[in-house]
Amino acid sequence: MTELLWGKEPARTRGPKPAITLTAIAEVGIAIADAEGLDAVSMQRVAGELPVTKMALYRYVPGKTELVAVMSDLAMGGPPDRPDLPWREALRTWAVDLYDGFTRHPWLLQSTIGRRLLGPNELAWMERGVAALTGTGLSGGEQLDSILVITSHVRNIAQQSTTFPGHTTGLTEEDMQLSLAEILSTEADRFPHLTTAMRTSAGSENQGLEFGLQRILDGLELLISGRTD
Amino acid sequence: MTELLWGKEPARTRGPKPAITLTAIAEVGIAIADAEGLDAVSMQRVAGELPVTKMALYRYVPGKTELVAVMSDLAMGGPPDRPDLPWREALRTWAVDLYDGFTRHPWLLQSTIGRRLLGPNELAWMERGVAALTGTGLSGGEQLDSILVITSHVRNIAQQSTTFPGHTTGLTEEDMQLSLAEILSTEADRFPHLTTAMRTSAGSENQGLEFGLQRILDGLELLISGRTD
DNA sequence: GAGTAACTGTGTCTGCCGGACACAGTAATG
DNA sequence: CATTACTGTGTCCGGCAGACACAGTTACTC
Repeated sequence: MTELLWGKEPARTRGPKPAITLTAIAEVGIAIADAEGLDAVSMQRVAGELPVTKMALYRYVPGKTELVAVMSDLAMGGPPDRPDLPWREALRTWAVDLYDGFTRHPWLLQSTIGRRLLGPNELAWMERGVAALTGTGLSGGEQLDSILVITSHVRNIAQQSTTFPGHTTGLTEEDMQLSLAEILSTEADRFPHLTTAMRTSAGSENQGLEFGLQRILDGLELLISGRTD
Repeated sequence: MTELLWGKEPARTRGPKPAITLTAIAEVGIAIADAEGLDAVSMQRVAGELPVTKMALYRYVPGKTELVAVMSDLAMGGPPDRPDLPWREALRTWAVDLYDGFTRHPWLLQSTIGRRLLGPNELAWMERGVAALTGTGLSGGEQLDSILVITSHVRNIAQQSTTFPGHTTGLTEEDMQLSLAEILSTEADRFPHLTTAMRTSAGSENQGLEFGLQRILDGLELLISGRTD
């Protein structure tokens, strides 16, 4: 598995040439996931778009889990190169880059949760994240925790702002808002603070990413400036 | 669907008495999910632990999606009562309570993502969250964004710290750490900052919740104190 | 060159899953 | 008593991941 993700080929010897490649498989999977959601990716479906049957895929990949892992690391790609910046700006652009990645492939939000083996690209993202924080006086653990907080935030915003192809219950953002509004109107007394908060926030939306990001960066700045004193 | 979650019964008239109840179904589902993970919850399995066949469940619930929604809101429960506290302490205990909820039913992390209809308990949690922030001078939108950031953080920490029954690839935390350590040892030059960060963070773990929480609260405090001036 | 070993792709089969649908039984209403 | 509305059941479908035996292909070894 680690070998799959890190691209160690087992050095072919005899036997027929493979008809396809792992990367080709992963790319097909990515295309399907992009277009129709992660749930549309089945071994059948992937094989159907390759000159090969379903079972042949198992020659390249131990199981679906591993396929999705390979797809994920490939789709994620590495973090884009950015000029050196002070830690705060560096971390902010890092977060925005990450957000862009998730909006490009929304299914990554599903496929990269929980305990899993990390691929080279995912590690490269982490590398750039902690790199931004070296020299701030934060300990290694604090650096890791910091980028973790930011990652959580970015993921969550991406989740709620991007519209998923397939998979979801077919609810539009409108449906949700509508149902929520209806509930809050009939049960306003049970949720007074929520009701007024919702009402006064009606128009302004979509700056959730920046809001949370600035709060977190502010918090980090406080810690860092206290640390370097 | 909204009716299901909000417990509006359709006022029975004729026909046989139902053999079971929606809540009973949900409770069975919760028990299974707690013990073996959300993926172990199938209509078959749930019906198997009730005096009823699989198809009978569809008399109580339109489909599996809705069953999981009902299970989720029920398992989540309402937020515990807490004494009134200044906003920062109130928000912190709110976050910790939320964290406890997620560790009690880890599968909630899976079942409560993305666009979905909100149940009474989920709204009650939000209510308590924004309630903590009223009177801080934050706008409604800011209040909502604030509790969203905290929720993301809590969820993410819960995700990585709790061990899931079933479902996941069967990786233990050790497996991950081990594989990571191995990779970083062979490819240390590709991830220099990450490597040193990992090395220096070796022993100390598990305060990820508090770390991020304090940073976020610090950030909010900065905003709030600037706002009330 | 012949034989063999290692490899690739295929077809078939099993056991799950969610759900559609027709049907029989049951309880309240007229 | 007949009708009507409801509940639970059995059967069936398509789709899924994957196990496994098998046939074809290629390179190495004698």
